[in-house]
Amino acid sequence: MTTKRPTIDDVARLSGVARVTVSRVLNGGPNVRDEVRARVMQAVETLAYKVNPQARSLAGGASRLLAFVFASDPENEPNSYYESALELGALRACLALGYQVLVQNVPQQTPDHQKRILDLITTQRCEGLILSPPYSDDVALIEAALAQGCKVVTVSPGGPGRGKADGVGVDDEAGGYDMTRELLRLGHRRFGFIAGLEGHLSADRRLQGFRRALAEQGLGEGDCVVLRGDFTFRSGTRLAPELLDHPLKPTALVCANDDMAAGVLSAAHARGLSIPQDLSITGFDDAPVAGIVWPPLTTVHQPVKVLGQRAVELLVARLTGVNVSDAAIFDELEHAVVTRQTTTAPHL
Amino acid sequence: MTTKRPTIDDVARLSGVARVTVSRVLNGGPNVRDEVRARVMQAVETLAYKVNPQARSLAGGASRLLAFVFASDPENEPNSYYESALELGALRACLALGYQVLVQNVPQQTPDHQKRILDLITTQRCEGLILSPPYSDDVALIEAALAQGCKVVTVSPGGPGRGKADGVGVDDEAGGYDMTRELLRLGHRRFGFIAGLEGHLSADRRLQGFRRALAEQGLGEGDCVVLRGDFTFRSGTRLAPELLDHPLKPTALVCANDDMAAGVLSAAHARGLSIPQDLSITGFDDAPVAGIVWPPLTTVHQPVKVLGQRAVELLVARLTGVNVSDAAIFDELEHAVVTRQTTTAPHL
DNA sequence: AGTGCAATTGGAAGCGCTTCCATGGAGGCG
DNA sequence: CGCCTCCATGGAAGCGCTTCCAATTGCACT
Repeated sequence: MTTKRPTIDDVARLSGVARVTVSRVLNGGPNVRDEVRARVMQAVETLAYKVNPQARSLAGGASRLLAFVFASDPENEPNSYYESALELGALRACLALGYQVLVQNVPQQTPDHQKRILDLITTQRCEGLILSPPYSDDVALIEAALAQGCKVVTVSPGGPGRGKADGVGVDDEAGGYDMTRELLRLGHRRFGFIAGLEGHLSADRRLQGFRRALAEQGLGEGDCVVLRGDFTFRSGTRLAPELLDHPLKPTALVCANDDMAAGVLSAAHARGLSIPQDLSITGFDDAPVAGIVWPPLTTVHQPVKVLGQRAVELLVARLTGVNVSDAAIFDELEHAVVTRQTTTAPHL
Repeated sequence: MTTKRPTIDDVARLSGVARVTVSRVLNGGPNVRDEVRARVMQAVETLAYKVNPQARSLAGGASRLLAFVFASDPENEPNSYYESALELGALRACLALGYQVLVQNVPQQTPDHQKRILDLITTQRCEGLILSPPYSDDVALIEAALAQGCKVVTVSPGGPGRGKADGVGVDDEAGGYDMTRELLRLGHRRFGFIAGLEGHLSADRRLQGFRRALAEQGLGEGDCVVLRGDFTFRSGTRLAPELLDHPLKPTALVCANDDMAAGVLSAAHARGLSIPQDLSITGFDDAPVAGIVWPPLTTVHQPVKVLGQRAVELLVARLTGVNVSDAAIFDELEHAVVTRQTTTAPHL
């Protein structure tokens, strides 16, 4: 049996003040005597009173609801670490800040994906929107949301997305560069690169970093073969043969994320190659899979959970007016090359 | 600039009816003429009106909010397929049914975890609670939630949880049995088993099935060595040596989930074993990792996403009074042994 | 003593929706 | 033809909270 829950009026009655005063205390408002504040808190305590968030939203005109949109097709990759970790980070920050987040998966193939996302905002009354790649570079979407009065934060915007809205991410270009530098240092001169999906601009920046590192050594298009995957393990296994059989005979395969690198690794095993003796392989993200495959994968670490957390923090800062600067701010977090056991000097 | 959103009164005015009538149309209420219904829907359309869920909750006394509680420590395993997939399934069902779900991670180590979960319900006004293992067997928690008037559905309850509340799951005992039968058929007679965490009763049922299959062949405690892990990849690698160096010399290692099996596989590689020639390994769940490791893992498939989805459906059925039977119902879904490449006949 | 202002409190009016109850007309039946 | 019931609709009263504005008090300053 649910016994009726105490309301703000119960608290007001018990503490002998008016309802507004309780409201003020609850919301940390100014101009309340300490003695009164304590009395109210006491009443809240004894009644085990909790504000009704629905009523608060209705009256206050603020839903305290955020939406986090992902693009992956959940049918294929329910386990993508990248997205789970972003979500987890966001969830935590929300808990701490008293917000709620609606997680939505809108595959980019969906014909009306932009409408779907905007509808989500209106239907659920979301005040803020967090966009993960590739939506983080969908300028039209960002502007449409902004036009509705919904604040926006992008995660790993690749270029166009920046400046339109606040964002978080790592320096993907530098990550690709650093990883490639390491391979060059080991002596590799012929490379394969598995890029991510078209339109994922931040992932493409990893490729740009890769090319920059090559160029610094006087290497160019003729010294590498670049293919495009879709970030899944399966696309790694699918693309591996083409890379391995290429006349260039690459000695190192650089992948735009860990899942594809794991796929390449698996394909390499399948054709009897010894890793890393016969082939060096690198990933990006430092997802758990990097430690699970054999041998453990050399990769570029990025703090994905923190990315999700910071995204929420930036959004809430905008919503609460803590951050009122006109300029979009971009919060760039640290990345780091993590050397494990899929990289070594090429044998001659 | 956010232009003021249309309210139910705007719709009422435009369609020339009273507010209540619009409400009735929106909620599929009876006793509305088709002509009026059409007129209202037309107005809804032209105004692009969406109900305000906060107001609806406040007035209707129903929040349409569910809570999905997980126990894993997110610090370690942000990627656990099992939980991500449950969540995804739940999210989808909610979208379809017009509910919202709050996903919460409450590590079991948390001293006051029961209070935390119950607080979540009261604070957020959740009407329904979905409990994943091991909370699905926490009878005290289930009863406390029920006592608050919150409906409960358990995912993979192991025993005590059943009957207290509705539940979904597969027949874990049969899954363990089937997998073991397959190994026995291949000729294995000496086994290792890596069980899951204490208190995860549904995972323990896999062990019981394993034992039953052994017993059927006249094998017993002397023919197997059983260790307990914590479902993580790392615990698989940690426990593997003890199993492999055991005087019994097991030829097959059965694991209570895929991550631990992947860990065992990795440890086996590390000591130079050929899989499956030198050792057969099996998992449970059929998570993506089962297809990612090399060689791909033989395991027991369970439809995790569907589990999450069914859980929400059961919960909503209770909440909306579709299901009013006193008896708790348990929805048992199909499992299946998936033979990949980590199992073969033992060599002599 | 008079004026002004800040601090503290409360009254009242909704936020947008649903629920309860009343109303009026259409049909059923003896 | 009167009485009862059923259907379709509307009026009014809140759900529990916040926001706006008014009221009261105390106190510094002239």
